[in-house]
Amino acid sequence: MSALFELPQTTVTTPRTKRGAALLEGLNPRQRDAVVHAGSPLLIVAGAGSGKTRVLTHRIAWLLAERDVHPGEVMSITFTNKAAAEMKERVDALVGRRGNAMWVSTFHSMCVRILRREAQHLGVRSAFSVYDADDTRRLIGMVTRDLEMDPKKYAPRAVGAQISNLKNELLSADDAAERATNEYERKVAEVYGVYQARLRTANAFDFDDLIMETVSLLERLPAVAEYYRRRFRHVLVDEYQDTNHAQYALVRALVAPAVEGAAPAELCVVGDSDQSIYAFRGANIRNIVEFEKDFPDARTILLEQNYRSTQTILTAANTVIARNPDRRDKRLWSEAGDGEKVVGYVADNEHDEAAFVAQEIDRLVDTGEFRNSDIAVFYRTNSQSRVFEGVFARVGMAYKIVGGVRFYERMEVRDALAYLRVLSNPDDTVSLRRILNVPKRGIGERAEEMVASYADRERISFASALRTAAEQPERVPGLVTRSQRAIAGFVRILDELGELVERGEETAELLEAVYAKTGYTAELEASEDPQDGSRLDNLAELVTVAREFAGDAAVADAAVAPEYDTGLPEPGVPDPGSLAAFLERVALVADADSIPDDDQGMVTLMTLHTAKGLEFPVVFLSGWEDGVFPHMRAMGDPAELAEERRLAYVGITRARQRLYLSRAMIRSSFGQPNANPASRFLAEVPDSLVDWRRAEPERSAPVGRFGFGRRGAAGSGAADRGSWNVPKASMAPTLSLDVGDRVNHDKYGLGTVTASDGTGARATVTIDFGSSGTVRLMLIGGVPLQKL
DNA sequence: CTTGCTTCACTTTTT
DNA sequence: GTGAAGCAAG
Repeated sequence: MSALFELPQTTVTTPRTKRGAALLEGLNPRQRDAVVHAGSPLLIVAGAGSGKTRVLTHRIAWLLAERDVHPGEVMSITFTNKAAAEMKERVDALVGRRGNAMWVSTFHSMCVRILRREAQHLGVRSAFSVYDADDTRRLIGMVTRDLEMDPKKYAPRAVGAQISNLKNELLSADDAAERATNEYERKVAEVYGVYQARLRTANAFDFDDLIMETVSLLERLPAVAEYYRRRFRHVLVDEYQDTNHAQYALVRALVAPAVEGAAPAELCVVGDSDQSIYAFRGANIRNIVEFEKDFPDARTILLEQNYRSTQTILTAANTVIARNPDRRDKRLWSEAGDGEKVVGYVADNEHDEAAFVAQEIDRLVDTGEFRNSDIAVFYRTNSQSRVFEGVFARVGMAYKIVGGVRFYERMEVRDALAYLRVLSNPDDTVSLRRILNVPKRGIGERAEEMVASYADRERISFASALRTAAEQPERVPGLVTRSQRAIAGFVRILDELGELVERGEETAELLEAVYAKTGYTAELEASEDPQDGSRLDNLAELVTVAREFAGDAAVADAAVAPEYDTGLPEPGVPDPGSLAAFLERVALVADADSIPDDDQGMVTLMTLHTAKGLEFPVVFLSGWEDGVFPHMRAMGDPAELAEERRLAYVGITRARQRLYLSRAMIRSSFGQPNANPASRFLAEVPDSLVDWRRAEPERSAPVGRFGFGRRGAAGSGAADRGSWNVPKASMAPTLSLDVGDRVNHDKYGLGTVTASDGTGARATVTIDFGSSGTVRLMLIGGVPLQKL
């Protein structure tokens, strides 16, 4: 089939240097074209696995080696820190430490950098906070409460999503008010206006502001824009299909001519419209589809040769994605040969599905062909990970979940970070009000309300109102003495911590001081709740993160090549290792950033979204059921259904050698078992490519206990939809424990069995987990417990 | 002001 | 099945 793809080679450039020649080696003709193309905007349509990162990094190296571009003139934009780090590392490998003068970063960190540099033009202090979805939700909640809006009708989350959409379209609150066609939209616009004002008083930006404000800055202040346009002569954007309107406008603003008539910067974007899976958060596929319209003299280069997967996997992917309407045809091909068939499996229920996956992984690893770390399990929604966790833990398989309840979203971690943020930016009202009474110190809702309304009346910040309440309580009406004392105590703690900041204490030290002075850890230590044990662990982990961050900063600092180190601090970049740098870092981390490169023998579990950009020798795609994948909420709308199909395409193309597709006939959601039909996407995979290890049973059979992953058991399952009031976890107890046994529990940690009673499905044991307390557990279902 | 109870909505996907 | 939120009682 490759004859179709032989195209005349266009630009032939002979490298001037040895280094340049080496950069082209091993690239196919199209990749070479993409590396050497000069003089006009370039769109690289890069199918999955077509070596786009390689092309991008080689292009950058080529610019430096062959076109005398200074690294400081290069800006390369990605969506995740992980992608940025990888890009940086690979460029460094090609060009050495010169790479340090380039801006290789995510959209968001790049904007933070510009905004900090230009803070004086924006009326904020450069130590501004960056609010994530949770902070945003809280602040909107405060606004809707103050505006006395019905919290049911105007749920902070929903209103926040609306405001986010408006910002992605670069619409202000006034624009929104003008366009509002109904009561709801008018109200949203009103909230938007107040919310925006509150953000600025808090010296804070939300995620969407970062982009929107940067665009507005570049549009409002020609002198500022000119600086960046003169400086960045090469702008490269990865995952261009995921850009939203604001990001698109930002790119356009960056590459516009510095002054009338000057040459614009050279733009190179890479993307694949078939991998656009973020429309739900504003990504606009038109940006890539209409690239040639936006940039009339643009050149487009298609990369269709895939270096990752077997032809079987690619054909499966091609056939599925071909069902999407209105797409430019693109067919991945590979020289890797057909490889193994795709394996299909129809499970009775989600437990059976997980058991099959576990058993299959075991088998693959046993043959010595694959290691755990070669294997990934993907699912549509985070909630589906639970059953895998349960089964994997029980069979003793090492796994690692990426995403889900993220470290930085845990309550205790957010509390600790809120303290740091208040110390760095005292106006940060959302953080301040978050920690006001955490840990409990007797500052209740009423006292908070009194201070807030006082601040409002006097037009001062919440922080100064709090101080007044502590020092001159008579000026704050409605404040009882007890509250005043509590507030005074809180203010004293903040002052003491502030002194440590003044002295330039390390972030890690600061965190420990926060734990100690606020009594946060003391409260957790005294607690009976076993969850609090893991909270303590997380707080300790945060200290470690801070310490490592400071260490990394010192290393990175030392690594700047002398000839590119101006010796001056780069404005907009907080001191490496400083509190501000740490806060910036943790504000902008993504799920994908925590993906282990090659974790010691662990199977990786994640959502399909998180999986984008990765590859694994073996991939299990689970939950192929209508309602799950495609997701229920996407099934009614053709555009959303097309996006789900792209998600399927992304999932399939992650696999190098082996691909598994599975579904469960019965899956419980919301605690209710549901019979789900096969995913419509499943029928779109050519049947000739699939080896059905277990298919749907022909006829219903009496419901019975279904053995744990017993092979060849097709037919004994429950298919009689409507009468399957099966006990949910139909698996026999897999663990028998005696008094004295040592165990490891995922949540509670190490423990000793102190008592056991009952047998079979009713067996329970009492386990002493030391500092995490004593817990009584049943040994059925998904107990994440291992016998040691 | 805190605690413990009940209810309820909840699941897309996330920088 | 779970976590947030809302309510009543101490």
